Amino acid sequence: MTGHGVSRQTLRRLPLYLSYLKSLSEDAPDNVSSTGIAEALGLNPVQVRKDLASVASGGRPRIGYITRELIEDIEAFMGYSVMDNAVIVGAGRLGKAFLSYEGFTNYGLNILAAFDADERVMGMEGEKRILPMDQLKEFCQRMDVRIGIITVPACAAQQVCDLLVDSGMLAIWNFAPVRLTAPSHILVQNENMASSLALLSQHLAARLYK
Amino acid sequence: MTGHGVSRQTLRRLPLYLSYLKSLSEDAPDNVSSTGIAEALGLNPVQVRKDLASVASGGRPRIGYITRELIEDIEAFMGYSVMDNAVIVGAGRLGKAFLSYEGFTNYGLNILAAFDADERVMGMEGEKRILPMDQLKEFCQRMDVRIGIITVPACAAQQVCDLLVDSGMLAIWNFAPVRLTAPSHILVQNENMASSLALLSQHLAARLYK
DNA sequence: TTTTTATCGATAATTTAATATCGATATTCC
DNA sequence: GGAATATCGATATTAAATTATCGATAAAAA
Repeated sequence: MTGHGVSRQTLRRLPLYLSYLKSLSEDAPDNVSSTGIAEALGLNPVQVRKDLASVASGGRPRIGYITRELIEDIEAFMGYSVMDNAVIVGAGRLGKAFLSYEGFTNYGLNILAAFDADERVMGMEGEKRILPMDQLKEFCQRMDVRIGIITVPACAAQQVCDLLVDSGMLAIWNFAPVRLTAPSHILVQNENMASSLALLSQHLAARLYK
Repeated sequence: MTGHGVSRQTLRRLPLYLSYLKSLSEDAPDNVSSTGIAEALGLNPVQVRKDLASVASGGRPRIGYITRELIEDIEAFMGYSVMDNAVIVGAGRLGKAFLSYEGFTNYGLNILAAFDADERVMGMEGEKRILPMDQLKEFCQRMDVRIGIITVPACAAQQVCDLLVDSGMLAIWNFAPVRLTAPSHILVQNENMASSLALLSQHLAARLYK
């Protein structure tokens, strides 16, 4: 369980529900059942009900949930109404891709700028600026940034992490393929591409060579 | 458990062990203990031993594991010696970033080319080519591609998925924020950025507003 | 040589997550 | 109005994953 009486796994599924609910067209019926959601997302209906019970105001027998209310409840719970400011460190390809990707704002993430050690990449990327590292701390404090996104090579990641912590971050989203260490009150979320790849290639090996 | 007597979670941790083991410097002792690994990666030592027991040839009391042998065992198990060919569909920012990212080859993934529906993006990205969609199927069959990476917008993802399945893919790595449906023998691995973000923002909300 | 210690591997206990079952209820159909 | 049905929510069960315990053992120390 996390602090809110919602399990980690449930929390991971909430965005799935949200995106499914939002994808329902305007002229769909304005209610939706746990069975329907489960079927669309490949989940177990009981699991869906349990997840929803912990964040939404409740469904009704024979009717299910009112789609609009359900969306509002999930969004309210996840705090998508509040925008969290974030910065990217590492303006390589991945960093730049994130910097100009609009989609994060749908999830309450407002990426303000990127920082990099390499002078040559300074400037604009789309609407947003790429700044030198020595401005990071002051920028984050001035703009009240609490989320740092790390897209530097593995060898530089821990150093960047330390700097981000020192600059006041409370959560760090790490795309470098290393495990970072940080004080316990900081959440370090490792986006583990290699782990996913392991599952993929294992599946492939099982398919092809057995 | 997966087909190989190794749990899904274990499989996800193996790349972590591998990258840690490889990060040990040349002049480090040539053995390593489960305790040491666990400490470095923030895991439980029993868990580490259990994971390793299922893929490696075994450690010795008081000594631990021989680092070099352990690396070999894990790599052998994960099949990193074999390169799997892959293509990207969607040559937007994320797609291009992947296309020119060298790091995937370390994990046995060989990205050959990208495909896109937009004529204007055709051409080269670094060493690799961006080709029109109508060449996808023929290319995949000719080059024996078995992994498809989807980096198109959500609305196009299912259509692309169907096309990839039809082109002979056995595993699909999906970065679009939708749940894809595919025949049961195809592995669809959803890289769920929104899920990770949910954890981040939840942590932040808990920190800031409680 | 004997004792101590770090370590593994096996088994047991615990925790967490997923699924099944079932009674209650609101709507629809007869 | 009464029966049938789809649905929820609660509770119970099962499964999976993690963590704890403990005996065995090989190296190091005494």
